Amino acid sequence: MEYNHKDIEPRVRQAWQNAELYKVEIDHSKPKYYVLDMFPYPSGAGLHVGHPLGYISSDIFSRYKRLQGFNVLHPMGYDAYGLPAEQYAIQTGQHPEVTTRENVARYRTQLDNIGLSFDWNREIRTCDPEFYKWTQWAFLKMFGSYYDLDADRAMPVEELEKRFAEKGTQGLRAAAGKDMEFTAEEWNAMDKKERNDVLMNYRLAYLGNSMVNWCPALGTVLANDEVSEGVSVRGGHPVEQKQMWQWFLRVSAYAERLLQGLDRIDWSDSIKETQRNWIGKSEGAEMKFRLDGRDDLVLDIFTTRPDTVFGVTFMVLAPESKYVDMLTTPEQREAVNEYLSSIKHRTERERMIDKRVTGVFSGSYAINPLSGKKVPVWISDYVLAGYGTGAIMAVPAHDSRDYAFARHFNLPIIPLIKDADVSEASFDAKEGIMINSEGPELNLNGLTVPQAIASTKEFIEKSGIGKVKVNYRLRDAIFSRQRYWGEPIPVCYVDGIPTPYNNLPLELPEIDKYLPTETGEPPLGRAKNWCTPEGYPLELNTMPGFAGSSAYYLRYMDPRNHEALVSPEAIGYWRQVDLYVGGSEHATGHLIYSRFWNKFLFDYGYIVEDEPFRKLINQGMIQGRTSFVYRIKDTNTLVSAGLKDNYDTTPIRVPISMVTDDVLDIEQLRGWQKEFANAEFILEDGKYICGSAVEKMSKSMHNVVNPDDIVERYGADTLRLYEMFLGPIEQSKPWDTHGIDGVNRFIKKLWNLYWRGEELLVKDTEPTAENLKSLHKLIKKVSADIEAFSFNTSVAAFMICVNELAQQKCTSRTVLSDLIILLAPFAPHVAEELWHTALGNEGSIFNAKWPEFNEDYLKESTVTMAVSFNGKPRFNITVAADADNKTIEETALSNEAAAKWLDGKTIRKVIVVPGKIVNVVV
RNA sequence: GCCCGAAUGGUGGAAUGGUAGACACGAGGGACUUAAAAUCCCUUGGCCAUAUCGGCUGUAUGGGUUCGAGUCCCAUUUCGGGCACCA
Repeated sequence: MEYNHKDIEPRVRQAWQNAELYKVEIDHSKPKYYVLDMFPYPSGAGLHVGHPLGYISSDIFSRYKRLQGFNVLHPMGYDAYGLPAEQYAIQTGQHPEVTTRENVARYRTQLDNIGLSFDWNREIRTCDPEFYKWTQWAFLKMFGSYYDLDADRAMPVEELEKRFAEKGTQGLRAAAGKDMEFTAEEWNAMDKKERNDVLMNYRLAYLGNSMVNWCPALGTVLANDEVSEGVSVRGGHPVEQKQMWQWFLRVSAYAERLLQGLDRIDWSDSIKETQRNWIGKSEGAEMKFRLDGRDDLVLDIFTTRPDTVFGVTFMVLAPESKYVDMLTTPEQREAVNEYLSSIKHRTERERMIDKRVTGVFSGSYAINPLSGKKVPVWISDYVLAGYGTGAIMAVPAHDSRDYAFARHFNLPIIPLIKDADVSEASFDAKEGIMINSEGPELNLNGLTVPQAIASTKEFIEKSGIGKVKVNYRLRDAIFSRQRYWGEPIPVCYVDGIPTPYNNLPLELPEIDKYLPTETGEPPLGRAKNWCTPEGYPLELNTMPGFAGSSAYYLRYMDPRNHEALVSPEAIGYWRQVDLYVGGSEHATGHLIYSRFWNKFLFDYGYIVEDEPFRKLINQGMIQGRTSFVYRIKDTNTLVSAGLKDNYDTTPIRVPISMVTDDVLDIEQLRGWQKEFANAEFILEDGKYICGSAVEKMSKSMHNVVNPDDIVERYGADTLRLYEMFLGPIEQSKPWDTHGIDGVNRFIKKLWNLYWRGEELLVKDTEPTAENLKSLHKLIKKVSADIEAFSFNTSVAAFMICVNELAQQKCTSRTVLSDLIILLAPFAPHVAEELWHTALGNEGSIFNAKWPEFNEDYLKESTVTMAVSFNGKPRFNITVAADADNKTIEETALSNEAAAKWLDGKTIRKVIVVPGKIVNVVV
């Protein structure tokens, strides 16, 4: 029998399917293990060779855990809501569900072709009402909750209402949009509408009117993680800031817990760091500045450098600050208005690119609470309204932004740190000895910066000037999208008051066109009878993409449950995801939202773990190798890469399928696009050589390699092994089909250990010591490598072992049986085939047991060690494997070469690593 | 600007502080063959060499710790990623 993947692979997969091999149920007799891939958005382009990288590695891990006796949950599904299907619907009128269904079918075929061990009985789709019922359910739970900072958890809003009725806001510490103070009497006197407004300030899912990222091209608002450098992450359309009523999730309430939780999970440092940056905790103080001649007002500011108060030479308000209007004096009114309108036209993007210093004096003065000095209050857009209090104290000597502002407007600069040179730039470092910092009640001179920070904090708390305060950069997530293809938000409006719609699922209605209404309302405004049975209008916005992916990992545990998101039994057994594999691009989106969502459900005891994903592996991207042809400008002549420098050329990307080893298939190119049909070619050595570059793999770059083609030519096992062999999982690397032959050759060599033509080579012979050594080296290496997610080195270890066993002409059934079990997670089809045909076993190889490692087979009685000296010849000495410092000395001297070299010298020190290397100091 | 991470042959990449370059690709040479494909064997960091013994050098750069450093420490350069008028 020859190795023939086309015969083996479909047959083996069919057998798995018939046996329902990957179906998994709760089984208390076995330990559980939950391996999850980030589920894909089924795009029209299908999978390219980069996508399966993560799927293959998680599949290897799942199969390995299974062989080790774990009950492995390894599910898959589809993140089915998304913009491309909707854009396609707008263009063609085809319902996004139809497109989605087609794409899902294509994905399924492609995934199956790779031989992944998913339990498809548990498949979920976010657009399925049975699934999004629970997305909506969680949203309503959040709507009905507030965050109690004393209990440090989410609590029902009813508790809050009770509390307000009894004692108002007194003693309440809760996450809120703005600080509120009222008494029980005031609360009880409020009408329904007023109470609703108050509660909105506390709800974890709330309707808020604030600055949002509005993308006119997409016709919707976007969350912060969906915007990068002023343009949308999807499509790259400009995004502007707009004041709008939108649904939000109060993610900020969980900022501290999201930060603390990072210390308890096994994620890469880089992704934890990214999340820490995104959460952006800063510890400082809030301080009150009185205003000159105005007893009715104080200015609240936030600073992380309370030690620098004596260096404050001016104050700055954000243009959107509520103080702007109050502090503008009549004389300055005109100048301020002019300034405000001038910056209104600058978009966030423009402000980011062009960081010129602008600002205007308000006319008012504030009083420095520590020095008693009078300082002017300015207005400038370098201060952000949304962070801290929207007002700052400016210390130009020790803050670069304040420094630039002071220089530009010629404001004084007072250095506060000894020997700090502030003639050219500010001194921002938090180090040095304080000077110029003496006031009537507090003297910081002579202290170090950290000491000064601590003393100032203590002083302002004691004197009531301010209080210690922690700020987070993490913003609440905008939760509504003016789009059709998403989960309806289950809220209706009763007399204008947002009210839960509890009859879930609230199904997405049919509409005639997938566009906003003529009056500019979201597409759901086109739905007929979009209201409750009582006639109350339903919300027109839908949920964002991250809604469905925030808790999907819980649903896999119990996907067909109609009564609950997940049953107590299922959550009690599966608990959390043990291993999560996916791209690092979700660091500030999905991976934050999921953690938030999970913590929220945890607060109510619906689930049992505070963190959703115990271990996270971020697979790198596989880039494409793009090929270029070079057209001489203004002609239809293409010049080969080696000669292009002689001409003025434009590079053009051509499909990678027309290029072999950088040589272009000219006839294919002629047939590709009309413009090339009659092109002239300038060749070198009779060939057209293409240029190349490494770029993201995508359709538009014409560099996509389809896994189906690789499977067709080499088989799924070769594809799997090769993708793993390319390099470390977490690293990005370019795809290069060249090396794949090596892996394919390995499988054939492996096959030839079992079969020579029709002759079966496996015999019931006793394994030799050599055989066992080769095998157990492999067991040790592969087991350790899989645990460390180091698959490229395990594939190398297989290659070495198979070469050794081939050389040894190993025929031992026990060795060859263990070998194929070890390989099974990596190359499941060929392993399963040999398990049956060559080894004659019944039942799947995946019901076998992972071979146990035995150290004894690797032990040596003697070991040869290299002795080397600076510049002197090396020689080998052979000693007992367990030699220590004492025995080695004698051995060395009894060794002829060593004795010769050591002639006349004495050994001062001998360093031995048992079984390894020795170094002798003379 | 701040915070992470990385830098090893022609290429992808191996190396618990212990013989750097595993394994694979590519390249060169050879065997088999009428020929080709396939397969197999040898060589393959650089320099020197009496080219079969062997020597020197070498992991971005400069220092340091150590008997011993690709690995640990300090500084520098370059690249990748994150955050960014966040006070």
